Amino acid sequence: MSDGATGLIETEAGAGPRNGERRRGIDRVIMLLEALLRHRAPMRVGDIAKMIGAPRSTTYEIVNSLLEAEMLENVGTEGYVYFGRAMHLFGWAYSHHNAHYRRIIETLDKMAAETGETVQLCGLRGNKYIVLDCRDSSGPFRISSDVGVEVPIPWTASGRLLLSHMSEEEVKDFIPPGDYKLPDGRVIAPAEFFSDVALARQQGFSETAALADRFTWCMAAPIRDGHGAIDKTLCFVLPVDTPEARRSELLALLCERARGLSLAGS
Amino acid sequence: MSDGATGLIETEAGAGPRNGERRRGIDRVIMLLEALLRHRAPMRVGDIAKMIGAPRSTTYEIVNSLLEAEMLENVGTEGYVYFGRAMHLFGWAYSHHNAHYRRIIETLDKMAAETGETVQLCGLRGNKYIVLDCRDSSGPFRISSDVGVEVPIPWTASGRLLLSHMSEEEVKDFIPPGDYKLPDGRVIAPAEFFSDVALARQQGFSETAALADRFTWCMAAPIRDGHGAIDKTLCFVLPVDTPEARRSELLALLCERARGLSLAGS
DNA sequence: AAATGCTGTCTGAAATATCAGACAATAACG
DNA sequence: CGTTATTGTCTGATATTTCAGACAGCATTT
Repeated sequence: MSDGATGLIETEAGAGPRNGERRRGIDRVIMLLEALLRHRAPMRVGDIAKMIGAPRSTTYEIVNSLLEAEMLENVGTEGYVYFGRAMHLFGWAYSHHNAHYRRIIETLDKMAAETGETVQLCGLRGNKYIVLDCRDSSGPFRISSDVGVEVPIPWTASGRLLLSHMSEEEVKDFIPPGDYKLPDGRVIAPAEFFSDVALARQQGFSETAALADRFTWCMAAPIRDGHGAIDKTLCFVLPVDTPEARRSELLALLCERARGLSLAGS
Repeated sequence: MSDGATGLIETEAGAGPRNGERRRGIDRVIMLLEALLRHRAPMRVGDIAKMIGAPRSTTYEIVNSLLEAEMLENVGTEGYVYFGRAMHLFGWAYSHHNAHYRRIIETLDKMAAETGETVQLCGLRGNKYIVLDCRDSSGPFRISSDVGVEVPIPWTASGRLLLSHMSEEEVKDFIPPGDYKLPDGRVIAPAEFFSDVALARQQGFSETAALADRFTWCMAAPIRDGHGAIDKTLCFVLPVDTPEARRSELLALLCERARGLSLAGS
C-alpha cells in the first residue's frame, strides 16, 4: 500500500484541456478543497473550475452542494467562496479527539505565553513540510507562515529533523530536485543538506539562520511517537538578530518541552 | 454507545427514503462527516454504513477515498476511522481567513487567561445551538461541552439572545416542540421561554442557572454583525455556586468584550 | 462442528451524475 | 457602439458510479 499523499491536483500549467476524462464527484470535492487550501483565499466558481480542471457546470453543482452543507460558504459581495463553518467543526473534532494532540496544543499555548515568541508545530505532508499549528508572536515581528501551506523540506529546520530516520539514499529519492532551490535563488547543495540531516539526528535539534527568508532564525526540536520516530517538531521562529544568550535559553526550553511531549517508547 | 437524546436519525423531511434509493457520492460524504461529528468518536465502517443508511460496499469505497485524501484517518488498531489531518488544515483556514473571527479568538484567549474561567463562542446551526469555539477553565471544574455538538436552543443562555431578532410567533415555529424538554425531564413552558427571549433582548445579555445541568451558571452576551443582528454570543460557563460579586464582575467583563467585538452597525 | 456475526474485497448491471454546450444577463473594453 | 469576457442556469446523452449481493477470512458462540 503506497501512501501517495496528495496527488490529485493536476498541474494547471502546460497540458491543455486534454479532456474526455470524467471524474467522480468525490474526487472533485477533494481536489476542490485542496485547491482552496493552496490558494488560501476565497475563489470564484469559474476560477475553481479552471484550477481543478473541471467543467463549469459540474463545479457549480458541487459548490452548491458543499455550500448547503456549510463545508463552503459565500464570502464577500459576489461569487466568492471559501471554507465554511462545518470545516471548522470537523477540524476541531480532529484536533481534540486525541489526548496527545491536546497536550501538544496546551504546550504550544504555554510556550507562546511564557516567551512571547512565535511557536509552531510542524510535520510532513507527502514530501513537503507544513505547519500544523502555530501561535504567533505578540510582538510586532509577525511572520505567520500559514498553517497547511506546503513548503519544500530543505527550506526548514524542522525538515532536517523530520527526515532523520532516512538514509542518505532515501532522502535523495524523497526530495524533489527543485526543492533545494531557495526562494531567493540560492541553491542548497544536496550533500550539505544530507550532512545537516545527520547533524540534526545527532544533536537532537536543528537550527537554520536566514534560510527561507533573510529575517528569521528557526530552531526545531523533535516530538517522537510511540516507536521513537520523529513524527512532528516543535519550533521557534525568531528574529534573526536575537541575541545568542536568549537563543540558547529558548533552545533549551524548546528541547525540554519537546522531550516532554514525546511518547515514552516501550 | 447510544449518544444523547437525538432520536431523529434520518434528518431531512419526515418521509424517509424508501429502500433502493440511489444517492450521490458527494451527499454520502456529507452525511458521513456529519454522522462522525455527531458521534464524536472514531467509528467502524460497518457502523458508519448503518448510520448513514448506505450500502457497505459504497461506504468502503467512500471511506477509502477520504482516507487517501487525509480527510479521514485510521485510528486505533482495527477498522476505526475519524477525521483526518486535512480537516484540521481546512478548519484552520476557515477560522483564520477573516479578521473578525481572529479578533474573536484572541479575545477568547485573553478572557480565559485573565479569568481562568471557561469561555465559549456560540452560535446557531439550523435550529440548534452549538459551541463554535471554547477555552476550558484551567481549574478542576471542567465542563467542556464539545464544540460542534448540537443542543436544543431553550437549554442555553446564548439561545435566548440568538433568537432575539424573532417575533414570538417566529420563535414558536422555529423551535421543535421536543426541545423544551430538559435533560432531567423538566419541561420549559414555551411562554416562559418567550419572555426570557424578550428579557434577553431588552437587557442585552442572558443568564441561566442550573438549566441544562444542575452545576452550571451560564451567562451570555451578544456579538452583533454589521447589520446589528446577533450572530454569535460570548459566554462564561461558571460553577453554579460562584458568588454573586464575582458573577457580576464577570458579567460586566463579558458584556464589555462582546460589545468590543460587535461590528459597528449603522 | 456447525452456526452466527463480523470485515474487507469483488463482481456485473442498472440508474444517474457528470459532462459539453447552449442560453440570457451582465460587465469590461476598445 | 459593437466586441469580448464573464456568471449562473438548463438541457439531454452517455460513460460511470452506485448498488446488491456473493465471497473468503476470522472470530465468537452454541
